[in-house]
Amino acid sequence: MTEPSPTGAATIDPGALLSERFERAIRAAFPDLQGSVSAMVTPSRQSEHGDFQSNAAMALGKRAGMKPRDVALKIIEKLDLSGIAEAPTEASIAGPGFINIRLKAELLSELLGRLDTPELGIEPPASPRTIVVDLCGVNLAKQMHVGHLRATVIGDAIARVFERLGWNVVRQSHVGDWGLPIAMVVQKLIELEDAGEDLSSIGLDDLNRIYRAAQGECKGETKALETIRTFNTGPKAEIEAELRVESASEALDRAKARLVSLQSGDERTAGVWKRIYDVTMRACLQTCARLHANVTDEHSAGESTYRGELAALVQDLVDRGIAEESDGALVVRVEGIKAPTLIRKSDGGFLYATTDIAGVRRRVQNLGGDVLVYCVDARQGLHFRQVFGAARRAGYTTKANGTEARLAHAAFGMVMGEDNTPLKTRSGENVKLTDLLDEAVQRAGVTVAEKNPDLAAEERAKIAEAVGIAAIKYTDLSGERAKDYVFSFDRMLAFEGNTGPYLLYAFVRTQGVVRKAREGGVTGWESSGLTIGEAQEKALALTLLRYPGVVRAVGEHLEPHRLCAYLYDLATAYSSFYENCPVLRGDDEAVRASRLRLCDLTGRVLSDGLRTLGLPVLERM
RNA sequence: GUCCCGGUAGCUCAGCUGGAUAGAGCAGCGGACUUCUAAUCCGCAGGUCGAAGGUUCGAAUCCUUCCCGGGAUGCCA
Repeated sequence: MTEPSPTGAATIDPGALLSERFERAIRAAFPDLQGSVSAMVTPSRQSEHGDFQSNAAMALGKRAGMKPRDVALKIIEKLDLSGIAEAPTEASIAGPGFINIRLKAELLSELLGRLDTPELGIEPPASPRTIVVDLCGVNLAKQMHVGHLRATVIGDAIARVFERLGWNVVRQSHVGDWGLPIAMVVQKLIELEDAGEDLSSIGLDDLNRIYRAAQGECKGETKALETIRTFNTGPKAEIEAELRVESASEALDRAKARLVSLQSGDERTAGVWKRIYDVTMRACLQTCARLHANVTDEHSAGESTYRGELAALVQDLVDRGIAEESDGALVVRVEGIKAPTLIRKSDGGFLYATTDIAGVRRRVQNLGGDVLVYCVDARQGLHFRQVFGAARRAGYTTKANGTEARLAHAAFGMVMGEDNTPLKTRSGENVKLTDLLDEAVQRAGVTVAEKNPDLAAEERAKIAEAVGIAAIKYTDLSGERAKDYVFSFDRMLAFEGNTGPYLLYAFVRTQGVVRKAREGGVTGWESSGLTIGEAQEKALALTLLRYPGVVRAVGEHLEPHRLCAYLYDLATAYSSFYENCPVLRGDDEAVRASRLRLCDLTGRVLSDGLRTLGLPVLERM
């Protein structure tokens, strides 16, 4: 596919080509310079200055003991840009010593041709490494709610980016399927069954209700009782409150007993637990599928799957002197963190840090993770610093081959309501994810009907579904990960600006042109030459060439919003091109063929990028 | 108290390893549709980048201190 080229390079990144030439020129101009030299080549912000610029002269000025402009002059004397750009002159030097570069149209054509492959410039590595991505993390007997949205959407996007980069990707959904809260629900269900209820038709909504009821029952109202005593509200209130506390402690005792039978594998208990598990997971995985998130049964790694290894793990830490006793509990101290990491309670029970440390060990040593990413709420920041530190102290972050795994908490901010407080329903409950999706799809449907009234109902529904899901996901992905954002249907479903629908529309427009060309019998353009003439064509070409670098950067920084920003740039560059550069309406056959290729290539990059983020793509809308 | 994360235009947000006059969208104003889908494009207006010091040829970006907002802080997960 790659033909021998005048530049003799395999890259498609003009910046890399320029860097190479600049570094060579700097070495030649300053042969006595010690240490490394950096070409400091970046794309120009303002196109009036050029396409690229080198800022090396300013940095070198001091080291060479010269004025930066003189340094720049010496560099361009030695600078050979043949085949890449117009020869630099004194006029290329601007300001304190910027060297401005304008690329040759032929170079852009050549590089675009090299981008125009099925891989779109992203070559798989010779020996792929393994990344384990923690995502989703639902809890038994609970619906997916906004809290799971980001963990699922961002986690899946990060996983997809690494798949795209050719890594081995292992998704792990750390399902909250163990411990006292679950035992409470099991206990309640068993009580209901004993009372003659039929549990076979129970759904997740029922479980959710029972979960809340069980929580309420076991919670007790010790706080209320204290208040009553403090304010001396009266003996009657006090007695009632005492009774409630008492019954709560009885309910709690029953739940604790149930936890014991759950842990010891009692048959009936295990059966009820399994039913809760199946009902929850069926519903949640359905929601994941609707979200276009690749989270399935095989990715579920519940807390329960660690239950057999925690005692031995803790013993291992004790034996090696890593864990120490403190007030009856066991802790691991991590350098740089004041708060010790609690791994066993004074009553002998394990904590979530214990399970997570076991998780690190499994992910590194059994699953072979070179990189572990945890896509979890930012509030867990301290927890993960502790877990990572403890696991590292214990040597659990070292692979069998001796390499050290990289551990990262890809923390994300909260989803806020219009009132700038965490998003809740009017009654103060978590918003169910399915309700959120339903409303987005319903609203999208209204707009689709408005914009494109001729569509058949079935197709309209399909489009509305994709647009609604894309709107929600794109909003979640497009902001900086660590920041909170305000959830607004109106803003995310707007069809202008940096939104999912705008990107889908841009792709649809690329497909419209190509389809129309095929229908009109225009052929042969796929292998025609690419000519970059108009400013909009050049801007589009430069944007297209950035794609592989952007995907790599997203992987390095674990920041999907960079890809969003890029795709938005690409969509606007294409829209501008689309308005200003007629494709099928033009009469020059070569220009038409070249522009068709640009449309097609843009469409493929857009579609590849959208899929890499986990967004649905439409042919029409 | 300690630690973590934020603070950029009226609103919602970008700003890559420090680089030229800090960029988008919305809202406001003014233009462009017998369409390659106007779900779009072009233009105008709008900012002491929370504050003050410091480093640097050059700071929204790095360092220090402070202010404001959010969060986390040993036996829940």
